Formats: sequence, structure tokens, C-alpha cells
Amino acid sequence: MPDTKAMPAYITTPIYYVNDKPHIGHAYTTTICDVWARAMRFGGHDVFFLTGTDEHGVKVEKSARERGIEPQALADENAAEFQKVMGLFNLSNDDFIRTTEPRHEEQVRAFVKRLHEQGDIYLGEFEGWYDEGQEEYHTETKAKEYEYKSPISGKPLVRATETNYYFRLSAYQERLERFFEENPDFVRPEARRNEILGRLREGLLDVPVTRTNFSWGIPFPGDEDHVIYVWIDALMNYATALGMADPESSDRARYWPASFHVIGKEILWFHAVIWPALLMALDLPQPRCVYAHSFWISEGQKMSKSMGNFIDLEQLQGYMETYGRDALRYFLATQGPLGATDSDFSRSQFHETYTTDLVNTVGNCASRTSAMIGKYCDGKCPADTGDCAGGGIEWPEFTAEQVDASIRAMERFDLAGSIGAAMAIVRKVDGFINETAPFKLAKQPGTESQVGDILYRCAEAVRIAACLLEAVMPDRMNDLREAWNLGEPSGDLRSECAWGALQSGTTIEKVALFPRVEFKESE
RNA sequence: GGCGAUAUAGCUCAGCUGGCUAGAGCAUGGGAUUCAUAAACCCAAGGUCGCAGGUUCGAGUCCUGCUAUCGCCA
Repeated sequence: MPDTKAMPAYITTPIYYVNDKPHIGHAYTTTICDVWARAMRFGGHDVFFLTGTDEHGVKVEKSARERGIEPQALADENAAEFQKVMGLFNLSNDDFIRTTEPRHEEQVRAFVKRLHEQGDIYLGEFEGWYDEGQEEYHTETKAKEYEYKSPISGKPLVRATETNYYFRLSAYQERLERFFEENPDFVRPEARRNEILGRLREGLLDVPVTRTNFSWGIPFPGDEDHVIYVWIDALMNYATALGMADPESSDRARYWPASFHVIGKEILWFHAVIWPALLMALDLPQPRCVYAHSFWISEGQKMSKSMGNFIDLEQLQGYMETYGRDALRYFLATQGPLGATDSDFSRSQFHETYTTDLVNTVGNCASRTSAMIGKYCDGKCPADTGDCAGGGIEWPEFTAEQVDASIRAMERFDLAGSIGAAMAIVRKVDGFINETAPFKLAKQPGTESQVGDILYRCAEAVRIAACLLEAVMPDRMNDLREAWNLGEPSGDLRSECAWGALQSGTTIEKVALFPRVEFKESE
């Protein structure tokens, strides 16, 4: 067995743009990373879980100006909003990086300077059709479509040139192609990988890495009229948080590279192509996987600003108040859009999932098991006598298989699969109780040993399932730990999940983990 | 406009290289039971597998066209 204690694991969310308000998308990405991070910690890994905020750029500058405040003040205000989310959802991030922090800015400058000096960044000129009112360029085809007039103001587009620093992305075409071929799991899910491969085949162009039309950003080293484009600035957070500009003097460098950069599909190109190319240029090892999830839609409708149907923080808080924080985590982790298609967040589906999986399955099974131990065993965990009254289940083998499947699924970021394996244990316990009917057996004299044996198996299996579910539902599984006197998580999930760890004689209190909730159409 | 994906029971989806009466979970209806949070368990109903052609002894499963949805690009 490998010494997992020594195995670092690094997971990141995107850094969130402070011009936006936190909503379900942010909560989702951060929550699923949190589930993984917790699971890996339970497995004994040395985990670093990073999130943060992206604070530069023209939009922030503009919004601040409209409100008559400094961009930094706006950034501070909204970064605090995002940090609030971390507390609200009990997210276990190890750091929260902000792109306006000196530690980030200094390293970005160092990286960019290095790229410039070694020729990966060069000063180039761009000529195109410029819309003066909108301050943006249009491509030749687009400009033609617009008949060389601004689609907004109708004023003629002008031929303009702009001088920018460019990253020599085109030079990495072949290396990227080879990298993708050698690492089929680099971009997931597969449908997203195929999109990238398709685009890669069309050929890469160099990309601008600076702007001159605004000033709220990190100045380009040695040419301060240019500001480093937010995208480059933002991507580098994954490295700067670990001090990778000078790994020798960083105690976090051991976490590099990331196991997963979890992102939304809208920012895949930057993470799947530009980021690896930058890392190649900087000679840093590549992350294992960029996982691009899809979006949540709301009650069957696309969420949009104009529709005003975003599932925002207030709504999520409402769900947490009614169903509990763990219920929301469970729903996000099991019903979420980890695949290539979007998922629907609907009130009825949320309620249904809660009732079916948590109330009727996990909660009820833990409840009936502990109730019977209370009734037939004086509330003390019985002994595994081997004197089983039927059921025909090889519990040690069965649970070992599920534990293994669950841990493996989690390692590859298959959250629903991991949780499903744990749920299978609970369902098996329910079936076992029905079949062996200890409650009937207990009514006959001289069956204590058999009843105890059955109930030990039930309790032990539920305990193991709870250990596997703890990453998704830390609050409620901790309640179970307390009621059943299971102690703290050991930090060695596999041995903790080995059959037989539950001690006979342990006091087991009856639990009601997930209270039934009445369905309401709306809040 | 270009490229690609998907379209299977009320809902979410499985159905690999074509082969007997198309599956699961949830929801619905019924039954049985009581340890449990009116829970678990058993049974049933539910689909012309998007539409139209074609290939084949035989097609959700291959081909073509159409429609719808989605994604990426321009």
C-alpha cells in the first residue's frame, strides 16, 4: 500500500470575476472541488484547494468609474462577496487568491518578463476594423457582414492599427498536438476534448497578451503603457498561489502541478490550449486534467441576465435553510452538469432527490438500524458473531468492492459514481434487513446472537457508507459519528472502511439525519 | 455560414463492433409488511427507440435527407 501521506493533491476552481455577482455557477464549481478536496484529505492526501477572484480588466474599471469609486474599492467589495460564499457553503479552500495582491502581481510580472526575454512574447502590430464607439475590433468577415458599419451606432468602421505584445502560441502547435495525443484524459469530458482537437487542427494564431485601452491591470514589465491582458493575468493565479515564479523558496511548490483545474465550459480554450502552451514556455509540468463542466439551467430555462432567473445566493440560502447545507451539496454533486450537457436545477427535482436518496435511503436506513439496536441490544453495538440468520451477503467482500469503486471514482472526479457506490451499500443494508427480518426474529426467545449479528452487519455497513459520504455531506455524517460514537475521521479512508472497525459495545443512539420536508412550489 | 454532438418510457439516462418479447433509477398504480423518517420490499402499467427514405435475411444499433436542441468556430 502506497504511503498516501506523502502524496500531494492540488485542485483549483477558476478565479471568479469580481464584476459578477455570485450565483449557482460559482457555488457549483467551488462545491464540487470542495467535495473532491475533502475526499482526498480523508484519504490521507496532502491537499491544496485553491479558489479566488479575478479583479483586473476593463469591465471592473468601467463599473467602478460608473459608481465613482476606485477599481480597487470595487474589487475589495466584491471579493468579499465571494469570500462570503466560502463561509456560507462551508468550503474548505486552503487559500483564496486575488489578482490584485502583490504576491500575484509580482510573480505575473516575473513570468511575463521571462517569456519576453526568451522570445515567447514579442511586440507586434495588429490591423483591423475598429468600431470607435464600442472600442472593439471586428474580424474581416464580421466587418463585411456589418457592411463596414458599427452594428451599434451605424458609424463607419475605421481601419486602425494597434501595437500589442503577443504570445507566440503558434510556435507550440506541434507540441500541443503531441501533448493531447499522449494525454487523452487531459481535457474532460471527452466531448470537450474533441472540440479542442478540432480547433487545434485549424491552426493556432499568436495571441495578444497586453492591452492599451485601459489601465486597470498589471503593467507590462519594461513598457508600462501596456497592461497585461486579464486572461494571462488570471490564468497565472494557479501558479502564483503556489509561488511557482520561484519554486525554490516556496513551501507550496510540492503541490504543483494540479490534479484538476475545474472550470466551466465557457473558458475551456484558455485552459486547454493557452495555459498548457504558457506552461511549456515556462518549462513547468502540465496539470493532469482540465475538467470543463457544463451549465445549470433553471426550471428548464436558460439562466440569463435579461430573464432575471439566475439562481442566486438568496435562493441557495433558502434551499439550505429548508433542506440543510448537505442536501444542497448532495444535489449539486450528484445531479450536476459534470458531463457535456447542461443540467436542470428545479425545485421539484431537488425535493425529489432529497426525499428519495437522503430521507428514504440514507436517513431511514441509519434510523431503522439504530432504532433496532436501541430496542433489541440496549443501545450497545452488538458483536459480529458470524451466527448470521441468512441474507447470503458476503459483507466484508461486498463493502470492500464498493469502497474501492467509490474511492477510485472520486480520484478521477466521478463524484456521482463515487457517491453511488456508497449508496449501493446503504441499499444493500435495506434489502438485508427486509430479508433477514431481525425485528421478527427478536420476538422469538434465544435469538439474541443472531439478531445481534444481523444488526452488527447493518451498523457496520452504514458506518462504512457514511465514511464514503462524508466528503459530500460533512455535517450530517458528523452527526452520525457523534450519535454512534465513531470518533473523528482517521485520515486513512481505506483502512477506516475496512470491515470490522466498528467495536461491539459502542453506544449507538438512534438518529434522524435528514428530516422529511414538505414540498413547496416556491419560496 | 462551417464543423461536431445529441434526439430511446412522465422525468434523467443505459443500450459496445446490427440479431430472439428495448432496459435501469425516479415518478405513477396495486400488493404485502412494521424495525424505521406513511420509510424499506414485491408486482404492474408506461415507449410506432425525432421524422422520411435506404442497405440487409434482420436496424435504437449502419447510410442519406429533413426537423429540433446543444456545443465549438467564423
